[in-house]
Amino acid sequence: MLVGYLQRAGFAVRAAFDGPNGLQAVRDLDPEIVILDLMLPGMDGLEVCRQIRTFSDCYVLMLTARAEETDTLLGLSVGADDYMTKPFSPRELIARIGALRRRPFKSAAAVSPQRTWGGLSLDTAGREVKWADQFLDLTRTEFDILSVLVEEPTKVFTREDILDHVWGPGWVGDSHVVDVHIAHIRRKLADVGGAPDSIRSVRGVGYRLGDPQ
Amino acid sequence: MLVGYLQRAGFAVRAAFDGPNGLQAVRDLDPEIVILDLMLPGMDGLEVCRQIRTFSDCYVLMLTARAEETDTLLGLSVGADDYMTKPFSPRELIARIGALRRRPFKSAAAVSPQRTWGGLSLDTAGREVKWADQFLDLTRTEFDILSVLVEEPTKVFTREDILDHVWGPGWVGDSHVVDVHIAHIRRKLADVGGAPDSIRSVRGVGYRLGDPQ
DNA sequence: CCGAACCATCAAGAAACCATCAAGAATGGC
DNA sequence: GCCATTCTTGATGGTTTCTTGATGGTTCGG
Repeated sequence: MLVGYLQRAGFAVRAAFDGPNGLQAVRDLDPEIVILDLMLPGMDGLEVCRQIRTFSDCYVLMLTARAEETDTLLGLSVGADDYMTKPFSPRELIARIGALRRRPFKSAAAVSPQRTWGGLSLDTAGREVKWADQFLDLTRTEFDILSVLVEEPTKVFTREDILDHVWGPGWVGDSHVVDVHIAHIRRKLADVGGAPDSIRSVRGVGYRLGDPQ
Repeated sequence: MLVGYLQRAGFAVRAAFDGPNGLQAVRDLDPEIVILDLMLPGMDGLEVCRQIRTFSDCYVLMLTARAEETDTLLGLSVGADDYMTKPFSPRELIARIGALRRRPFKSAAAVSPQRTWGGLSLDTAGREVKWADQFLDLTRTEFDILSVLVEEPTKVFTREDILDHVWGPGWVGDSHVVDVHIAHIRRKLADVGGAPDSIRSVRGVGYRLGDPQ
C-alpha cells in the first residue's frame, strides 16, 4: 500500500519484507530515505536502525503501531530522524518525507562552528575552549581575547587591536589590562598541558598565536 | 481572547462558537486557516475537521485542552495540519500560524515533534516537557525559554537573544526577567531530579544547556 | 655592560554579575 | 467581576571578574 502511495508521489521505491533483506537493500541502493516498521519479522526494527546507522547517514523514518512513549524515545535514540504512529494518512507520510528532506540540519544543526589552531579549538557559539580534549574554563574577556587571536592565527595583534575588538572602540583605560588577561589564559592553558608558546609575545608590538606543531 | 491577538497580529478574523456555525463560516469565507477547538458545543471538533476536509484544503490547527496522545493522533488522522495544547502563549500561536503558511507540504510533522537533549525532551506541539520520564509543569514563558535553548543546545544565548525569541523584538523592560524564569525552570528541574547544570549560566554572556552526560 | 623600555606576575580594591526572595501588577479562567 | 496563576520589578547578598598599581625579570640599543 505504501509503495503505491510513494510511487504516485514521485518517489523511486524499493520494498523489503524483513530486516536482513532491508539492510542489504540499504547497502546496495544507498537510498535517501528509509521507512522502517518497528515490527519486523526476523529482526527488530530498532536493531535494523542501529545497523543502518553504522554505515549510512540517510534519513530514517520509523513506523510504529503503538503510540507508547518508550517506543518513540527508543526510536530516536537509535538514530531515527522521525517516527509515525499508525494509523496515519498517506498525505501525512508524504508530508513528513518532504519535511525530512527539507531539513538541512539533522544532527549537524547541533554542531556549531569551530575554529581550531594547533591544539586549540574553540566553539564560538557555545563559548567553549579545548586544548586537545580538555576544556578550559575561561572568563568572558579571556574567551573574547582568544577568539580574536584565533580569528587570524598568524597575525600579530597590538594591544589596541585587542582592546578595540573586545572592549569596543570607546573604551578608555590602561592597555596593560590585556597583559593580565593574556597571563591568565596562559596559566589556564599550562594547567591542562598546553604548548608553552601557544600565545607568543611579540616584543614592542603585541600578541599572536604560536605556530601549530 | 484569541480573536484579539490574531487581529493585533494583522489577521482578518471570524469567530464561530459551535461546530455547525463554524463549518458554515468556512464554506462562506474560504479562509486560509481554521483554528479549531477540539471541545465544541454541538459537534465534536474531530467531526468538524473531517467535514472541512471534504470540501477544503485550508490549514487546520487544532486546539486541545489535554495533551493526551489519542487526541493528537486522531486530530492528525482526520486531516489537521498541526495542533497545540493549552495553555500556549499567543506568540507561540502566531509563530505556528506563520510556520503553517510557509510550509509547502502540510503536516504537523514538518515541525519535528520532539526535541531532546540529555535527559530533557520536549514536545513542541503539545508543549510538554519531560526530564527522563517525569513531566515538568512549566508555565508558558518557562516553556518558551526552554524551547529556545533546546533549539540549539550547545549555543550560548544572551538574555537579549532570549527576549527577542520569547517576548518578541519590540519588548522593553529589564532583561533580568530572564534570570527569574531560568531560576524557576531550574527549580522545577531539580524537583524531579534533573541534572544540576542542565541549564548553565555563562557569566557575562547568558545561558545555555549543559552537555548531556 | 648599563639603562631604558618592555613584559610577566602578584595582590587587592572596585565593579559587575548572578541567584534568590518577596511583593505588587497583569493576565486569563470562570 | 473575582480569583488564581503567572509575570515583572526591586532589593539583597555572595561570588566572580576586572582593573589598577607595584615589583622584578628580560630584552635591546647604545
